[in-house]
Parts: sequence; structure tokens; C-alpha cells
Amino acid sequence: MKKMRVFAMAVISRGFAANKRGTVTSPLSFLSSSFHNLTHKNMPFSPNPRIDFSCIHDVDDAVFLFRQMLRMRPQPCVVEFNKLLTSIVKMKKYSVTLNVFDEMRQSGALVDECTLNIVINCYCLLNRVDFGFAILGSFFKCGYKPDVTTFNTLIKGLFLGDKVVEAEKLFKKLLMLKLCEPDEVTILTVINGLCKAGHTLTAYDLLRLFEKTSFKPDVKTYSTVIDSLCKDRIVDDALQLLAKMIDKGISPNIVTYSSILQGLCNFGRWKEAKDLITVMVDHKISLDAVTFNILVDAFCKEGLVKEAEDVVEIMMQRNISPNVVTYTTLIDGYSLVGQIDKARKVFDSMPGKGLKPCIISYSSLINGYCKNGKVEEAWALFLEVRRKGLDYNVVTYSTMLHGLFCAGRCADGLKLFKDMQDHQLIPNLVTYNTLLNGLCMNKQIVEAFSFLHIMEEQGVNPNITTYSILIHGLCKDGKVEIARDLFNSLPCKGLRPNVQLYNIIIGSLCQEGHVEEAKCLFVEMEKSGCAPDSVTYNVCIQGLLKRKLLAEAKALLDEMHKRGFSPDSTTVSLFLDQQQEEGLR
DNA sequence: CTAGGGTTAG
Repeated sequence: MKKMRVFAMAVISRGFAANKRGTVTSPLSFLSSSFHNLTHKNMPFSPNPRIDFSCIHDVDDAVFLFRQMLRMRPQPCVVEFNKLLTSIVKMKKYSVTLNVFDEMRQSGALVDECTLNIVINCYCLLNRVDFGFAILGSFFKCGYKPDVTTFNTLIKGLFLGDKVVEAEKLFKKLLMLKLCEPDEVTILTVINGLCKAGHTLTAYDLLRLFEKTSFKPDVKTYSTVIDSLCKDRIVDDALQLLAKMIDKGISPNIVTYSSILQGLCNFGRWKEAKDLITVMVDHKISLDAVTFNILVDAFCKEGLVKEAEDVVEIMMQRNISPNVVTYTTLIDGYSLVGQIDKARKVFDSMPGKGLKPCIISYSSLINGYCKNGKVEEAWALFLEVRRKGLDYNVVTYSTMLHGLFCAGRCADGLKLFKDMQDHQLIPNLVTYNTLLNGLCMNKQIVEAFSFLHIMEEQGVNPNITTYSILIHGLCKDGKVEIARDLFNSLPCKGLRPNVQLYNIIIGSLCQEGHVEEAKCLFVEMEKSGCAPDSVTYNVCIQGLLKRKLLAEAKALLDEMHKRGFSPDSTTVSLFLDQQQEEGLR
């Protein structure tokens, strides 16, 4: 039935575009018009039918309409086909778009530069920029020239595929060989690509370079770099760049301000954040849902859920509806502070507000249950995802994996890991670290090391966390010697130990009685610019006390106090035990 | 609404 409706609407809009004024014309009036007018678009059955795309609601509608278009005589022009392809791209069904394109070619329908650019974009979004480049051949075959859109899309595709160097090369080639005239999208694509690849400072330099040329970066480009600087924790540089863009006469918009706001909030610079909001209001930039969600998130991350709720309240007072992201952020916030019942309540309240929990809402609540030791509830939710027809992502799986291992359910964890790959989801670094940690916690060190090799084979590079997990596992298993060797091998792998790792290894060395070596490492970590934290002092003192080295422990305790740290409860009770023993003697 | 672009959640 639905298909019929789609077709009928398409035909109706095709047929009667003419005579909108409704004037009555003499039956003979055509005699007075020229032949040119007879064939013009005012005729009832125009040679270029216009298609009504508003009837497309899902991908099936689009494909159905496409098949109808192929059969129409005269056939709709290429522009109409391009509109159709675009509608499928907007639904993120890139493979379907490519299939439709194939059918177009097989049926002999015309394609133009736009069509080919749409196809290249699909390949890029499917992470197959190589096929995108292959389409360049079609351009030449059809007698078309790739244009600035083509190159912008290919550059984006290279960045998406992590081919940063190649992307830069293509951009340079574009300039040197004058393949096309770069525009503001080109600049943004390159700068954004660099930022997202972690080369914020390169992007920053390039931006400053562009300022001096005729390629003027626009507000989007500035905003991208500002956002990246904020995420790289260099908020002050972001603020400077903000001042510079204003200097150049480019007005920051809501996006620019939101990025800065997020940067300030995330680093606890609340006062400045408040001032920024005042500036925004002065500039008549009204806060939108995204801005409010940033504030909700910032409060939640600080554990200030009450304040986060207040922000939501203010949002509603200002007639800005909290959305799925807002509530998902709250779920995450409540989960973080252990108020899992409140998290659940927020989750359950969503449908009543006309909002459907998305996969991230589920992941957040699953995470909340796992972190609060309620793995059964987490598992029930995990299964519900499938029933609701939502697609799992890597995070959902990694979260559930973490929960299962924490509950000691190793076999289930391994099964889930396999299940994830059966669902075509590719484990990332976080997944592997979760898996390794789970195995190590459950004393399956050998198994963990075998997965270390698998991850390397899969092209997932272990980071310092990966090795910290393994070293921790070895230490807990009493294999301090092997742990130390692995620790010493890290610099060769280009990895620098962090505080957490030093704490693990120093703590284990102390416990095993290698106090001298632990002390050496303590000195070494300070020399390498890695400042000891309160955990470092606690594990060291605890190790010394267990070895009955009371005097040395006391000396370290003094130093700890001088640095503004306090001993934890374990350290304190160990001290008391020791002093009691001393007193008894 | 014929093609390519920046910001929010785990």
C-alpha cells in the first residue's frame, strides 16, 4: 500500500506543474504561441518530470521511487536522480547509494559530475577512499573534470582513513598543479582533518599561514582549531585565537563559544565559564540545547549531579527542550556517583517525554550497573538493546565486557568478545585493554599475553595502559621479575611510564622486599619528570612498613606531608601496628 | 531537496 502511495505522489507531482494561475485559455490559443513555447516546461507533460521527494520516509521508499523513475518516459533528468541519491546518503545508507548508482549505470541513465561526487563521498564514508580515487577514471571517461568538491571529498576521505600524509600531499598537489581553485571548504577540510588526527598545532600554524594569504579561514575553521585546542587542554591558546579571530573581524558563533565553554568547564575554570556566558548573552547569542548539554556534562563529570539537574531545570524554563543527549548525560552522571536508581529513573522517564533512549543511553546505564556491581541488571539491558532494534557499538560491548570480567565471569566475557566480532564490530584499544585487564584480574596471565599478540596483529597498538595492565597482572601473580623486565623494555617501544604504572611497579617491589630497587625507581620517576602522587607515597610507605623499616617509613611520611599529601587509612593503620609492636618490645 | 565543511553524549 505504502509503495503505491509513494508512486502515486511522484506521478502526480510530475504531471501537473502547469497553469498555476488557473487562467482559462482559448482552445486555439496555442496557434498564437511559438513552437518554442509548445515544448517548454509549461506543457502538462513536461519532458523533465519533477519528482516529489517528500514522500520518502525510509530507504525502501527511496529505492522504490528510484525504480519507478527508471521506468518513466521521458526519464527524469540527472538532477532528479542526484536528489534521490542524496536522500539515501542523508539516511547514512552509503552501500545502498552505491547499489542504486550501479543500477543507474546499468540502465544507461545519465550521470554527471554531481553524481560522481556523491559516489566518491559514499566510498569515503565507507572508509574506501581507494575506490573513491578509482571513480576519477569515470570522470575522464565521461569527459568531465574533477572539481573542487571532488578534491575536497577525497581529502576528507584520506583523513577519515587515517592517511594524514597522503591527505596533505593531495592538498599540496592541488595548489602546485592548480588542479582546482581551493575554497573555504578545502581549508576547513584540511584543518579539521589535521585537528582530528591529533595534529592541532600543525593545524594552528596552517591557519595562521592562511590568514596571510588570500584563502581566508572562516568562522568554522577558527572554531575547529579552537575546539581542538580546548580538547588538547590548551584552553589559553584557544582564548588567544578567539581574540585574534575577533580582531580579524570574524564573529564567533554559538559553536565557537560552546567549544570554549566546554574547555573552561572541563578544567574547572567555572568563574571564566560564567563570564563567557555573560559575554554570549551580551552578544545576543542565545544558549541552545548543545550549550546546555555541555554544562550538564561538565557538572556531571565533577559529580555535581544536583547542579546538573538545576541546569536542566533552567533549560526548560527557557523553553529549550532537553533531548536524548541531555538525559543520557544525566544517566552517566548518576551512574558515576553511584546513584544507579536515579539513573534508571531518568532512563525510564525518557519515553514519556517523547524521547527514545539511544544506544549511548543504554551503554551509559549498562556502565552504571556494571560499576555498581549489578551485572545481572546490566546484562538484561544489554539484551534489551537487541529487542528494541538498536545497533550495538564497540562501546556497548566494551562496557558489558568490563562488567562481566569484574564479576569474575571470564568465560562469558570471552564469549561476548567473540560475539562482538561475529557482529562485524572491530575491537579497539579500549576493548583490548578491557579484555586484558579482565583476564589479568582473574589470573589468566598467559591468555592475556596471547591477546596482546592478537591485538598487535590486528593493527591495534598497545599503549602505556595496556602494559600497565599486564605488569599489574604479573605483579599480582608474584612474577615481579618478569614484570620488571617488561617495565624496562617500555622505552624501546617508545612508551613512557606514567604515575599509575610507577605506582604499580614500586608498590610490588616494596611488597616483595626489593626496597632498594623501589627507592631507585622513586628517584628515577622524579628525574623523568613524572611527579609522584599520594598513591606513590602510600605504596612506598606501606612497603617499608611491611619490611619493618619504621625509620625510613617515617622519613618518607614527613616528605609526603611536606608535599601536601596525606596518608590513606591503610598506611595509618600499618603505622599504628608498627608502633604498637615497637612499644611491646 | 543535485555534490563537499565545524560544535554535544558512553
